[in-house]
Amino acid sequence: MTEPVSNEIVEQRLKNMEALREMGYRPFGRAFARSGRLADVVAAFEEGKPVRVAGRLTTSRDMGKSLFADLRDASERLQVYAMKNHLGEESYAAFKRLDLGDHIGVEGTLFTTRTGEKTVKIDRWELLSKALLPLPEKWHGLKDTDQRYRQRYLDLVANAESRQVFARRSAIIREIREYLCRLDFQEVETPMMQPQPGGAAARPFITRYEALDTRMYLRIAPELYLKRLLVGGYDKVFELNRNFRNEGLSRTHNPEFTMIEIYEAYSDMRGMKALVEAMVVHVAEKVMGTLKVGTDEAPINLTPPWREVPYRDLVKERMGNDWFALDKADMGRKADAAGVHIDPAWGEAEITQEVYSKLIEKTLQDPTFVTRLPAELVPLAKRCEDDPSVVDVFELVIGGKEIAPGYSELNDPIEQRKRFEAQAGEDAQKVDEDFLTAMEHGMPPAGGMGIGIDRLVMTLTGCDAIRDVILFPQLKPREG
RNA sequence: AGGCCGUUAGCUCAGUCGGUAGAGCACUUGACUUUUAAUCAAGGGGUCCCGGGUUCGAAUCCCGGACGGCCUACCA
Repeated sequence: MTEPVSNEIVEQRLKNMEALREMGYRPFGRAFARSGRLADVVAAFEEGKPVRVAGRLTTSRDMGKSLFADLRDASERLQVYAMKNHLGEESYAAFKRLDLGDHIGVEGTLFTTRTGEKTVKIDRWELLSKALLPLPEKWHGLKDTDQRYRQRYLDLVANAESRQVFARRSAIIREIREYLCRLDFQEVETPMMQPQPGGAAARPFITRYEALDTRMYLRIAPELYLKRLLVGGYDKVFELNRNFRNEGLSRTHNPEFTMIEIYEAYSDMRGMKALVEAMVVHVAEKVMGTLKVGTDEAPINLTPPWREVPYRDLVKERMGNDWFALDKADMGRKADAAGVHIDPAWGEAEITQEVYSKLIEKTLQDPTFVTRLPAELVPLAKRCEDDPSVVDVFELVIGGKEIAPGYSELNDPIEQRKRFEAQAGEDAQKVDEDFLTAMEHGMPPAGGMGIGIDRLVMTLTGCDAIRDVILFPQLKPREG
């Protein structure tokens, strides 16, 4: 036991365990058949009905010859009542040796107390698991953020809000799956270990496959494999799973994060736009019961239709109509005056991008589709027919955060090669020949989209840190 | 990587001007047969994050370090 818990408390619990053992109780019991979860038992309440329930002891109110205690399981809290005359001397004495945090199984009958609380009067009980360490304090909960993440089980025991966030995360993911499956999308799994990472520009994690004596990468995106499936005849496909990016930690970044990518053949960016809007609205209504989400300080209204605005119009809105007529030096001066730090080596596109991400993106609170992004930022999308300097994509921003990019996917292998090469520069390794070969066999035109699930969960549940929506977020390892 | 803030009992937190280390919950003992943060009485529990310095005297002031949080930077 490495926990810094005082000896007094642990020794007392060990003593209680031994006392119970001597009274014939197994400290770590076996399966216990329940009538149902506590919530089911409460829902089907009938005065005098016999029930079998199990849970963790969370509080007790001892009144000498009888005591009330609360049991808790994943579903609910339920009060149990132990009476000396009813249980018998020995069983009652043993019950008093229980510690908060112990799991017990109870056989008893349902009744209602004077104050109207549904309660199980204990006929018999058994010890299912002894807790040797104490749980966090019962009504302030556990606040130490580091401990909440490192010992998430304590956070989950102590903090109902935390349990609710993860229940909602699960529900959000389930609703997304069901929504897409109803539309005949097929879920697939593609490699997480890839000989060549692609589909995004990010530093990958590197690992080694000993059997083949070869270097492998944890995927930064599934995109290039899903597009191979489009070549292979899939027309509605999605993958919902983890990506890995070898980057820093922040309020909105975890090195492994959950992403859904969705592709639909013969569709385009507009099809994806309609899909994501309808799907997010559906999920919010199902899981949150409302389209007004976010926090009190930063409310978000998801009511459709969502705003759509070209990237350049947003920039002009903020920086003036003449922005794109300015030369590099004037742009730099104007950006600097607006408080955006500019690297002198940057061109117009980079300055504009910096202005967008520093000044504009965070102001887009309600859902906004930012469209017609500069082509050099997006190597995997089709160009707009009326203006080849921009691509036919959207960037969905909600609550000031990028939630989902959507593309009219590039399906021209010759242009794809050029765009890869332009992006790769000297680093020829970045060109995925195997993917280009697939595309040369003919990839249908398609709409594609990725949604950052963690960020979507943050947006819907009103959490402002990605760590609050990931059960075991990445942390700096502790020294032993 | 830089700036700011924090670290005191198992948990949540006070601690004044530098003068014997505190509360609630949890724990122990006792009273109590319908309680609800049960109540009442008594008790045990401390490397005040670590190391150094100033001082008659440091949880408190100074220096260095560790750990954490927030912001900035990095980040498709």
